[in-house]
Amino acid sequence: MKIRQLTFRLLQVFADVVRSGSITATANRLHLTQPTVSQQLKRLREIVGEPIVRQQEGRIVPTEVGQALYQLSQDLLSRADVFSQYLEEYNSGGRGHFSIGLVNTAQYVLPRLLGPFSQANPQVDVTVEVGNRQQMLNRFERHEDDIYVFSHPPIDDAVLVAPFLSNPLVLVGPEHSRWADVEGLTMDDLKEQRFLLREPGSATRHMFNAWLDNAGIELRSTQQIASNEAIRLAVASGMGLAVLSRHVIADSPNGVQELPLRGFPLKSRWHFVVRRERRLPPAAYRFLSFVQASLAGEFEELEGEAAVAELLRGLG
Amino acid sequence: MKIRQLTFRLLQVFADVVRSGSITATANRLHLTQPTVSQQLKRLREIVGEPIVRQQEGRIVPTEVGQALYQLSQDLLSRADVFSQYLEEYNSGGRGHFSIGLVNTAQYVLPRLLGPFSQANPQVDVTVEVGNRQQMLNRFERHEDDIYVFSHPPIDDAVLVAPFLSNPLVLVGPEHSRWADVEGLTMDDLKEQRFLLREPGSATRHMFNAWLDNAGIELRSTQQIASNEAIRLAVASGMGLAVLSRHVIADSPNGVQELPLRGFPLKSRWHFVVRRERRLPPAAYRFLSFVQASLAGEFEELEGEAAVAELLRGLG
DNA sequence: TACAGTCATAGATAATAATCTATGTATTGG
DNA sequence: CCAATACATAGATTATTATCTATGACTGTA
Repeated sequence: MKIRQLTFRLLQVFADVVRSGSITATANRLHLTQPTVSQQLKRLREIVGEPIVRQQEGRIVPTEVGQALYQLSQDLLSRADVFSQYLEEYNSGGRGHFSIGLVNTAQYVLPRLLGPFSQANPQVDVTVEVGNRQQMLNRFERHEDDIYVFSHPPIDDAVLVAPFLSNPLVLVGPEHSRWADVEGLTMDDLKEQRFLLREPGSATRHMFNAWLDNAGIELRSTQQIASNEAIRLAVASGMGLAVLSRHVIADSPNGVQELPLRGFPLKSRWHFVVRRERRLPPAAYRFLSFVQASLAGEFEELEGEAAVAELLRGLG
Repeated sequence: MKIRQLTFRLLQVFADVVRSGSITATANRLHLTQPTVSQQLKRLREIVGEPIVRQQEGRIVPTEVGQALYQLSQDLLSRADVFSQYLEEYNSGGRGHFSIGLVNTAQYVLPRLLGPFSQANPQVDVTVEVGNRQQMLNRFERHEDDIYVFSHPPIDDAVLVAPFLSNPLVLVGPEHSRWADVEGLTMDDLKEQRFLLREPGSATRHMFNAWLDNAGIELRSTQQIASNEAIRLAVASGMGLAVLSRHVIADSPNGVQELPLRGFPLKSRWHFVVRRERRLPPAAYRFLSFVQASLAGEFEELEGEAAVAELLRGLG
């Protein structure tokens, strides 16, 4: 069998002839002329190297080889069809895979979006990468993920950015802290306290530092701790105070509480970051649409919703 | 997906690229130039409507859609390959189907050929049609079977005939018949007996009649019975004598025996009959070859072997 | 036997595909 | 940054395919 010249079109035509038992009928159904169909059959016969149909009592019936070929055709065509359906699902974003890279702190928020999305789209397989800001920047440089979430997005022309969710940074102290009910608490009151901080690259630390600089304050005592969770525990055990995303303590505020420092919370936002030139997998696109709807709905983040809408428009 | 333009060639090329991870390598392996392979991939991408490969660290890797397409390709190609193997088997005659039409009496002989053939070719499926001469002639006219076995073949130019096995017609009487040991028994001695005969169309009857005419003998008493088996039983129960193929009584001579009538056995032969224009299924061809070998071997019918060889040559 | 259907073949044409050479463009490894 | 390697694109040519119209051959029925 000369498989190189075999086309699905020929198999389609052949299968239809077998089904209808008539060349003319098939020609009409496929909007072809009768000789065209005859020709196709002839060509298929040449490819197979054997007669595949014969005439019997006015009908076209497959030969023994033709029957085997018919089964093959049905099989192949239906498999191709399954693939076609897969393609459609893939293109709708209802199926497939994408990966999203999160800066550490974002892992406290994103599950609230990813969870419902995964529920609604069980065929979509999401890879979540988590790391500190520097690690995420590296992944970003290497184009390793489809979507990134940064608090302070990298500056890059080839990138679309959408600030989608507010990320208020708050001062956190131990539960029943003596400052908990102080009205008009200022940084001056806390200068002597030890502050527990994330590593220098961290956006949270950067914002806090900028605020301190701006206010002309220098901290007396600081300690660097690499994870938000570790900081929360340290604060709870009275090792010091910290500035953290409110999301970090919102989930399970065991042992810590937000302190009402004047000028706080510091305003910041989470940003979706996608590369302009990268053709986003449809599933990722669908996720962003899903987020957009959620922001308009339960999150009541209308600015965020508009920003995501804008980003999607930029990709469309 | 534009399935109409999809060819197996494209899938082959694509699959090879995925395997090798390199367009150039595939080009070399398939004896094409690099741009040709690039073009094929491009065309396939257009057919699918999605990117199917991308470059990553110098290698060509399939996209998500490409992976699904690769699986599809492997699947489809291997199925086509299975069909290809089937075709080869079919063409060798080692697989497939044919039908053979037997005149009643022949069913006593043919199993001795068909049995071993089926054992040796379990994938070949044989349909055996049995009927009296007239019924077989009708099937023959309607081209309903691939091979026929007649004692007296129909005269037809469009036909190849091979007398392959002798079919001696013998006089049969009841066991312990009073004529069993008569030396030089002649028809004159039997004129008064009742003869049990097959229907007028039957070749056996025809031969016997011709012999009687030739000898100028007229039978006093005859009775027509439609089956050889019924005749045998009737003879055994003393209802009369009969002329039958020796094969009919060879298998299980219960109650009857051959009588040594002078001039007997009448010589006749079984003939294979095939239509010249009919392309014989390879399995049928293989059967005839098998018969040829058997005749040369255990049957020791050298003339028959030569006749079958001649017939096969006529078909080749 | 004539007619109506059905299929095959011939001949023509336009579209598509396969394939090459030459050249441009990235990428990767020194 | 250079050189080597690999891929993409352009342009051209040839082969193949898809398709039509016109016509011939066959088959079964009125």
